[in-house]
Amino acid sequence: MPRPRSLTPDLLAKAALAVIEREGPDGLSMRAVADELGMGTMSLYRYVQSREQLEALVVDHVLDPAQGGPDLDVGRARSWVDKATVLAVRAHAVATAHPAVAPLLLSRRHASIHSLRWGEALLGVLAEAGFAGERRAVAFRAIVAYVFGAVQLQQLGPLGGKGTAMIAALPREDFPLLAETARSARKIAPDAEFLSGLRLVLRGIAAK
Amino acid sequence: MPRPRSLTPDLLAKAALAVIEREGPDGLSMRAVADELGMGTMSLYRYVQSREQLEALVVDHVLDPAQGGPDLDVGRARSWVDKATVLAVRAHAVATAHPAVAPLLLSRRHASIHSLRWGEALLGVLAEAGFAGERRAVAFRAIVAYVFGAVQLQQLGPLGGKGTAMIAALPREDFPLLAETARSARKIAPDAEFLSGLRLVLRGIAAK
DNA sequence: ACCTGAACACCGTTCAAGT
DNA sequence: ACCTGAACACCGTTCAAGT
Repeated sequence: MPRPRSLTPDLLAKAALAVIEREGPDGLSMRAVADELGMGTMSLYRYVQSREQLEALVVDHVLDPAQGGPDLDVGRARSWVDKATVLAVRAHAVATAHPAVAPLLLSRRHASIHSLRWGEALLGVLAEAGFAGERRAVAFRAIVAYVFGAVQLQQLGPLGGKGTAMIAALPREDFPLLAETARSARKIAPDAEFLSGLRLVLRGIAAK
Repeated sequence: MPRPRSLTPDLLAKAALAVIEREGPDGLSMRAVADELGMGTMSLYRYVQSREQLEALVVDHVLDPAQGGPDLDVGRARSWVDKATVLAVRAHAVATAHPAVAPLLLSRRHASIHSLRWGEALLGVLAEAGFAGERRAVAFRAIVAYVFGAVQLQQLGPLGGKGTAMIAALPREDFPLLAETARSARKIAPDAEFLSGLRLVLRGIAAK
């Protein structure tokens, strides 16, 4: 009789997520996840072929609409700009909600089925709006680049992280504008800033 | 008599760069760089406090205008849009020229003085164009997010990397638009795509 | 069938020692 | 002053063995 598997991909992802949220992004290791589950390290390899695959599991879990990931239904939005905004904001919200997972999100989102579904949904919005061929491809990639560039910026950015101390310590006379911008940016909430930037990008795409 | 130091930061950066270009981004290690230089591993710690600092040295070297990094002089461009385009394209070109260094560029650019100078230059262009306060901060960050998001996308993107196989293997009926876009995107050169997207972003910022 | 400890080939970094 | 080997506390992963 085969013994039943004691783990599901979902349980594995949850354990890895717990490690990341407790120890930070660098705290993730096969050994740490195994400890979290009370198993030997090598037992994980029953469920996952490599650390890379475990990371993909985490990303997939976080992006799962059934687990708090971005819902792809934009039914209520009227214009295509509103619909695209909803999708972009939801993707951004996921990264903001799990800052410690963001690095993984940036490096492994392409391996997640939910990320692909999100992309397909965004392309659907653009297609419905009449974009096709190369124009649609460029618009799509511009939005995606902005969304994930913004997530990345937020990781270092004036508010969250490592950039702050650096910029605050700038010799004011060498970088007057950067210093002033850092002060300006500190007054605006990251979500509002993301939305404002997104509006600019979408406006550029909408403009004839 | 103090023995003369046998290394400069520049030589160190060059050795690390050589390792990265030869072995790929993951091949970088203190031991590998020491080998490259024919020294003991620990000798590197005479010049650098940590691996992180060595990575910063590499980024700084790659972004140094005197070493092929992005020139900040936009004298010939006429409109602010043209000037911003020149700066953005040059930053993108550096990442494209050293694809193996791009991950480092993305994660450590904030620690580089040349990156700060580039930012200050871009802010100067926006300031000259009449942008101020919050509006300037948002425009600035939108451009930066797009530029580095695009670099990141190019790392995985339909052309370069790991994304390709994945997208090519997509079940066509589940992701018709993604599949079609991948085909569309394959026909357009990455540099042209970057430029087209950048134009959209800048157009959105310029629009009243 | 499922789980595991020992072992291998790596890391970055501390420390005490060599010249 | 400059350089270094040994050692420590980690990694991911292979393999042969336990139940």
